[in-house]
Amino acid sequence: VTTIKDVATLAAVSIATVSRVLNGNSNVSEETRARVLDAIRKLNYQPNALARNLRRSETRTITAIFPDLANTFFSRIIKGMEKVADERGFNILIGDTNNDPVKEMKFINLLRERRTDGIIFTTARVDSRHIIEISDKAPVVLACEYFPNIDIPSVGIDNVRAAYNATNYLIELGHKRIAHIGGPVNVILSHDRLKGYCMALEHNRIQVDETLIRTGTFYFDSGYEAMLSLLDVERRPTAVFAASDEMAIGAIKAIKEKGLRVPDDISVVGFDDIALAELVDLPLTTISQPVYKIGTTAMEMLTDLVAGRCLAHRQIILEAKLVIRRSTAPLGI
Amino acid sequence: VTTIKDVATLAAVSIATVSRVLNGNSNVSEETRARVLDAIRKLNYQPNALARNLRRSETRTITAIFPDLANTFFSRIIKGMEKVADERGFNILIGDTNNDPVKEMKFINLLRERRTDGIIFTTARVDSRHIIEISDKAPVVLACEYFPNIDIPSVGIDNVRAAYNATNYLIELGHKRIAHIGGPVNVILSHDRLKGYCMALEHNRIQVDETLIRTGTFYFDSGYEAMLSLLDVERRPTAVFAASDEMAIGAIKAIKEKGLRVPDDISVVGFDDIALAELVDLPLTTISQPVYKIGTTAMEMLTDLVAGRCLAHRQIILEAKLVIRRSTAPLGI
DNA sequence: CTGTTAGCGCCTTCAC
DNA sequence: GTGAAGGCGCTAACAG
Repeated sequence: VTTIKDVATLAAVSIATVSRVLNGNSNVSEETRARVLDAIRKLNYQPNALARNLRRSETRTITAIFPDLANTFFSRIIKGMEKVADERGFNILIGDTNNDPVKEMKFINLLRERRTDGIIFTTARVDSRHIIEISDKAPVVLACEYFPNIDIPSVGIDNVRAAYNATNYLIELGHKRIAHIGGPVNVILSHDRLKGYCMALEHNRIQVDETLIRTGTFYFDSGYEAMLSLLDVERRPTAVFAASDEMAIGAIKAIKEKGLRVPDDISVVGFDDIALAELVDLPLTTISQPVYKIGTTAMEMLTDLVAGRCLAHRQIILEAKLVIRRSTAPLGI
Repeated sequence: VTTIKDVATLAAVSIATVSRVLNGNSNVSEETRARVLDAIRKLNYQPNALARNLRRSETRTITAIFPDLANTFFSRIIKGMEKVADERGFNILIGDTNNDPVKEMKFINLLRERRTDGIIFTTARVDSRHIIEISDKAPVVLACEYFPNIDIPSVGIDNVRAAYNATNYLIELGHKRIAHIGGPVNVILSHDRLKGYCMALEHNRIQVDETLIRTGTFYFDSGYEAMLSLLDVERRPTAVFAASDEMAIGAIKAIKEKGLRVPDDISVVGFDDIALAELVDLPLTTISQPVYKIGTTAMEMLTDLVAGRCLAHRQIILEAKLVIRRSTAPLGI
């Protein structure tokens, strides 16, 4: 393999000069620069990133950690990250924790090994102490997640407000018995969405009914199961707000199986606006998250941090919007 | 930051000895080993991967290149890769080319920069010369794709056979006018699936009818469009075999919109068995690819290659199977 | 404008 | 069993 030395020899200059033209640095005469460039081309030389990284003590690599890549919601965020990473000369290391906090720890260690310049967590389920701790010492950004009252840079939406809007929309349609299928209890987003749901109810003088609240996993099956149990309630709900699209779709399946119709008998609202939400037989009314933008923003923040720049805004809230499709209808039409 | 030197000092040994215990190497007396281990713990020392990589001239990083991560088919392969990579001490660098051959080239360059130890392509659309060329000089594995008559290690299914089985199943159901919505022409898989389709027809003495063949992109919309045009054919088909589940689902939507029923009027078979295939209102009959296994196998092959081992089998064909759900029915029931 | 030099942190012969 | 020393390929002072 050819090294900087070979180039230097062929161009009859010192390796320092070669390094200079390589890095577009300082002053090199046009003439020598041309000679070096020529040698580089002739030798088909490519700098060794291993050596450069050691010397500069950087990796130009960002790690993005996801709870589950099979979830299309997350895979769409990657696109945004990729774009910015590409523009700024970074590569993306992917970590899929399979919802396992222990695996999360493994990825944090990449930082200590200096295998990565920074981490974006789209999952903050790990014992938060570890993330908080590491965020003092290394560039860390939270995407879609955050820790209340703790100043770790983050980007996401206002989940309370989005859930409020979704629930409020159902109320506007005339619904009063509105159920909620929430996410896992150890996830902050779940709390926020539940909170928004309750707030909307209360603001409209509707009593929050605990028997209409279920907890799921964000996955399809859990929405299906939760809905089944919700249909067994004495006075069944006329509307359901699910904390994820997958759960909403599972709920619809359960409703149909029981011989009821959506939205005629029961309205359903999801959350996330995954691609599937639109493709499904009954297009889903849902909260659309600006996933691509979350991805680009998170990567921008993190690479800024890596470059030692200060963040203008450490907590960025992006707009989510309610997308009305066909799974919701006015009460009793 | 603490380095090997600090450990050596604290343990009162040379850095060479520390390095030896770090690598479980050769002979170190039990006593000194204990002392070194103790120092490592006390200092919370973690070897610097940057330095180690340069010295060993390896990155312990594998790059996996996908045409589109938003496609759940691919995101499920990653899971398998992750597992093996984790077991064998590798990390995964992700590349999403967005179906852009130019971006593929960019990732190939990671090899020359020594930023990665090897590449798994799940997309071989790039001007194949480049992949063939690089495969001589560096560890490369093709997953789901391959180049006919060229000896690049690969793992996938027998697409001709799978398509044959899918089509043959429709024939067994009594269908004779069977349409095919194929993938992009520049993808080898598309040819194979078309070939299997034609073979099944011919073996059953059914004339291949060019007016029943369409080309899509593997994506939902293209299946929808193709089906629309297929429904305009004079004697419309009674069954459709689509080269991807997304296209099959798009086709079903088109069929329903035209007031026809699936499977009563038209049977539909997909390909891939993505998660959605089962969740959709009308669960899809499809060819199930062993995605997880493809992921683990590809990563096993590649890491073997990186370790300098020879591959027992350079072309691995895994079994795909026809999964019969509810989008297909006997003709004229 | 260009060259010399000193490492980055680690692994690995080669002596002892 | 252990230490000394060289060097992986590159960058960044520091001279000139």
